[in-house]
Formats: sequence, structure tokens, C-alpha cells
Amino acid sequence: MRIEETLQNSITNVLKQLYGIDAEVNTITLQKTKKEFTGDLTLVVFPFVKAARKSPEAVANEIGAAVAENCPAVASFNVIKGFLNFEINKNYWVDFVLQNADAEKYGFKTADSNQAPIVVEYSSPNTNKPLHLGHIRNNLLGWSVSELLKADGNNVKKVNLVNDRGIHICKSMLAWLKYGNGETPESSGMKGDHLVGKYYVLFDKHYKEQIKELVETKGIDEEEAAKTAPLMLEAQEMLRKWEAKDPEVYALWEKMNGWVYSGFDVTYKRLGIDFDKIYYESQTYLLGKETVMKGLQDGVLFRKEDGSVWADLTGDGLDQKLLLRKDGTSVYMTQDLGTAQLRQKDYNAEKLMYVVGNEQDYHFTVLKLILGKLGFEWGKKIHHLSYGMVELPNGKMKSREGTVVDADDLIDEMVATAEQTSKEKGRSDEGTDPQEQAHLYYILAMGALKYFILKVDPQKNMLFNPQESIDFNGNTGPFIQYTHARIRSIIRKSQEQLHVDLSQNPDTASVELNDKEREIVKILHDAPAIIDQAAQNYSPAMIANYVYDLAKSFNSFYQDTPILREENANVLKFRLKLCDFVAKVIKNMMGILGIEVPEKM
RNA sequence: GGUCUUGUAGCUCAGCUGGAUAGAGCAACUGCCUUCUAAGCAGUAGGUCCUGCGUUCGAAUCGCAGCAAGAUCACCA
Repeated sequence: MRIEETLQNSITNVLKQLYGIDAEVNTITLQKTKKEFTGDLTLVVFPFVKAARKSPEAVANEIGAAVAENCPAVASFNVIKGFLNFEINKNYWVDFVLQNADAEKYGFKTADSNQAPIVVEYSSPNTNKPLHLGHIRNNLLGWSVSELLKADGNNVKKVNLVNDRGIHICKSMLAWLKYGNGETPESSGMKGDHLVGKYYVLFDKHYKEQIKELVETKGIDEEEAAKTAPLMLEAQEMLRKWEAKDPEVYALWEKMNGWVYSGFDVTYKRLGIDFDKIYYESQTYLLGKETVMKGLQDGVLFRKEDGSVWADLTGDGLDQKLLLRKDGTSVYMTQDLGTAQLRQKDYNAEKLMYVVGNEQDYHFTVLKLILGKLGFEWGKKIHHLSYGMVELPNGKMKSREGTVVDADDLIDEMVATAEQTSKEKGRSDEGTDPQEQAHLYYILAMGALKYFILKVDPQKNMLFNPQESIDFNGNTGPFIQYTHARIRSIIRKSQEQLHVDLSQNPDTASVELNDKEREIVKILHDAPAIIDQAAQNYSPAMIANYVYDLAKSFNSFYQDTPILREENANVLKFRLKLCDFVAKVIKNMMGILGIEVPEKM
């Protein structure tokens, strides 16, 4: 039994015996004893002093004495004001290490693949432009939360919904037809998504020129000009043709989307993210339309005079929401009604999770409400994992102002920085395979980037300053990767030079724990609770902060405690076991973040 | 204007369901490589936890009000 549980039980009994207090076991909360006091776990006794009718110190002393009496694992206790600090027997910690050090995934639960899955949608790109830093946060978060939920024992399915249809892609297509001269990714050497993005920008440029011209020559206002500019009319015409499945338009659409997909694939691969299933909006929006029509028939929705279809949410304190335009075409909400159903049908999910920015909070409130009105009970299972925006020092990224941080560029820069940093440290040792070297730079770069993004609480907006490249020192991914590499180096040497047999446990009689070791052991001991907590909060940031604490404590220990130079064979072996345990937990926790850890660096 | 989110050191962030003297990293300043990898360690300095009121034995944490920033309230997605 874990020590917290043992103590909780004992304390519950003691409270009953001493004061007749009936406390639920799980209401007894123990906290970690602060560093400046001696002890491992602390009980705050203030909640019981009233019922006990004694001073906090007296209560703490009485409880402490009784618990120490009953629990062999308690080595001693001390009382400071109303705080009862228990010191746990060294044997408990030592045994804990030896019993768990060899576990491949300490603290991880295994998922039952038969249970209803949590379906996590993330990424959800538009196919008209390449991915940028905002998408990076979404992708890393969605992937990592999925892994986190798996680690906590859930069956998880990762899905992507590609927004492949609509006026935006028509704009790129039109511009390519007009100004592209048949340019392809092959002919230009450009990544497909960037090539298509280039024409999206080009459309906007020419479109703006047309508007300006219209305003100047015809004297109409800008709003009117925007609606009547020939390019816009052509784009809309193209969309109509697309919906009518005009063969030429359709073929072009497939060709250009194909370019984008292969471009995305490269970026996804570099980011290390993947999906179990990919949905395409072009294949789901019709179901949304049908659903709306049915809702209309059932009288849940209503039609306005102009023919548009709406949901009335005024009874829920919200507004009316458009679901079908007067010309019968669908909007964003319409297709989301379709995809949600399809997904529910495909997976019969326990939870439908959407990793989408907080700018769409309103959309998801409405989506759930409308699904409920349409009679879909499972609408309640939708959970919008809402995360904050990535901001630049001068505010939000704006594609029109050219302040977008491109995903591919950023990754390239990170890799270059990693290589440069590595060389400055004189770590580009000769003799190593260049491919291995390149892989190291890549995982360090991605480690820095991923950690930088994931360590921030998802809910909060975060700031990225392109001027100051992401750090490799301090509270960073590479710091943790470095710690891992150091440990692996020690383990290697213990095998190659000292031939220590780690498959046998040491005799623990002579093993004592110094403060640093005890600190590390306690952090390791927390791993299961941290995974649990992080999963409940959908927060990879909690994992990031945990693994940083662990690495930091290890480095402090490493600095002043000899490991390979330890002469007592049992102590040596115990320390190696502890090191190995730390390395594994670092590796596994970083794995949840999607960060690889190197054997050497 | 309504709704939602955020506000902690110069900067970037932790601080979990209320608990002891609010913690890290970066930047600044001091030390430590002949010893297991210095991408490290040890230390100094840096705080009106946005403000006020309330709840509580106890509030950065909970409630209310205010201030500030952001998002949203589209026949965009």
C-alpha cells in the first residue's frame, strides 16, 4: 500500500478513537512537507481542533504519537504550530525504489482497448495555407493530451478534421489558374502547402487592388466594392461549380489539395504527430445539411422569410444561430453537426474532445446546445479543450501583416540553433555517425520547441518572441534531455567498466538516503498521482513541470554525491538503480510530451 | 454593451481540490571543471500575488465589486 493511504487510514482511526471524529478517509489530505522542515508528509490539524477542544499543538502531538505507534512506516514525527510532520522510515523509500526501478512505465496505467474511446480531434487545418505557430500549439497539445489520457488508462483515438472545402480553397485555385503558369511543387521546388499558400496570398493582393480600383474609378464604397470585385465573383462561381461537382474544378481542387496534404504530411512528421483517422469536411458537410433539414421538419429549427434556417437559442440566454444560408449552402456549424454525428457513429465514444482555440468557445457552447435540441443525448459528451492563443510581442499573429511564424521555418531555425549550440559546447565529437548527429540536433530542437510550448498551462495565452530564440538552458527541454543523457552515461559506464549486475537487488542494510536522494525518491513516488492529476486537468504542462522538478533534483544530487566512485558495493548498486529509475521516468514523461531523450549529448 | 478567459519578481512561467516565511528559469552579480558530461551545481539580489470588500482558525487560491488585457457575440472558419 502506498504510504499516503496507510497514513490516511491510520489517521482516520486515530481521530475516531481520540476525539470521536468521523472523517472520511479521502478527506484526510496529506501534503508534502516543505523543505525547511524535517519530515516527508504533513497533516494540517486545524480542521480537527474544534471538535477535539484542544490546542492545535496538543492535537498534533496526540495524533502524531498515536499514528507513530500504529504505523511501522513512520520513523518519527514533529509538530510545528498546527502542522504535524511525519518522517517516513528509510526502508519504505528504499524498498519503493527497488520494487519499481525496473518497471518499464512506472505510474502509467494500461488502456483497455475494449472500452469506449475518448476521441480527440486536433489539428483541423484549412487547406489553403501552410501551418504556423498557432497550429503548432494545437498539434502538440492535441497529441500530448491524447498520450496523457492513454497514460492514465484511457482508450484514445486521435482524429483530424481537414477543412478542405469552401471559398478559401477556391481563392487559391483561382489565383493559381490566373497567375500560376502551371507551377507545381516539382517545378518550383516548393513544399505543396507553401505553394498553395502563395496563391492564397496572391489572390488577396490582386483582390485588394481590384477593390481599390473600383473605389477610385466608380466611386462606390469599399464594402460594395469587396462584394462586386470580379475576382470575388469568380471565386464564388468556382465554389458553386465545386458544389455541382464540375469535373474541371473538381480535378483542380483534388490536385491542389493533394499538394497541400503532402506538404502537411512532412510537417506532421517533423512534429512527430499522428492520427488514427482523418475526416474531410467535404465528406461530412452533407450529413450536417440533412440533420438541419430534419430538425426543421421536426419543428426544432425554424426558417426565416428569406429561406435561411436558424436555431433559436434565446431561451438559453444566447442568440439565434444561422445553420443554412438562404441559398441552402452550409456554414461552419452545419458541418460540425455532421462530423460530430459521424464520429459518434464511428466510435460510440465515451467522450468527444475538440482541441480548438478559445476563440471558438462560443461555437462549442452552441454546438452542444443545438445537438441537445436535435435530440442527440450524446451531445453532452462533447468537451471543448479550449487553449489560449500564441501571441507575439506586438500582439496576435496576422497573416495579412506578414507576422505569422511559419511552422516549417521555425523548425528549421530550431534545428540550426541546436546544431550551433552543440558545436559551441564542443560536443560535435568526431567519429560519430553524421546521421546520428543530425538526429540529435533534431530531437534537441524539437525538445526545446515542444517543451517551451507544452510547459505553459493550455488555458493561458502564451508569448513567443521570435527575436529571442527558444532557450536551451534552464527550465527547458534540452536541460531535461541533458539530465537523461548524463544518467545513461553513468549506467553505460557501470556496465562497461565496473560490470555491475543490476538485475540483482543490493542488500539494503547499509543503504542510507541522503537529503538529495530522499528528495528524488519522493518525486519519483509522486509519478502516478501526477499523471492522474494532469490527465484530469488535460494538462501536459503539469507533466512538464513535474519532469523538470525531477531533473533539477537529480542534477543537484549528481553534483555532490559520488555514484560510480562509491566504494560500498550495495550503496553503489542502489544509487545505480535509483539513477536508472530516474532515467526511465524522465524518458516516459517526456514521451507524453512527444519529446525524445538522447543517450548521449 | 453582454458573455467568457487572464492578471504572481524587469521578462517568461510554476504554485493541484484554501494551509507554514509565495517558487523556478531568463536577464544582473559571486563562486565551482585534474574527480561519474559545466546544456550543470551552489549562492546574492529582485514581490502591493492588479485593487477593494467579504467568507474562514487560515486566502495568490473561494465569493462579490472595480480596474486592465485578450477573445467572442458573422449569411468567415
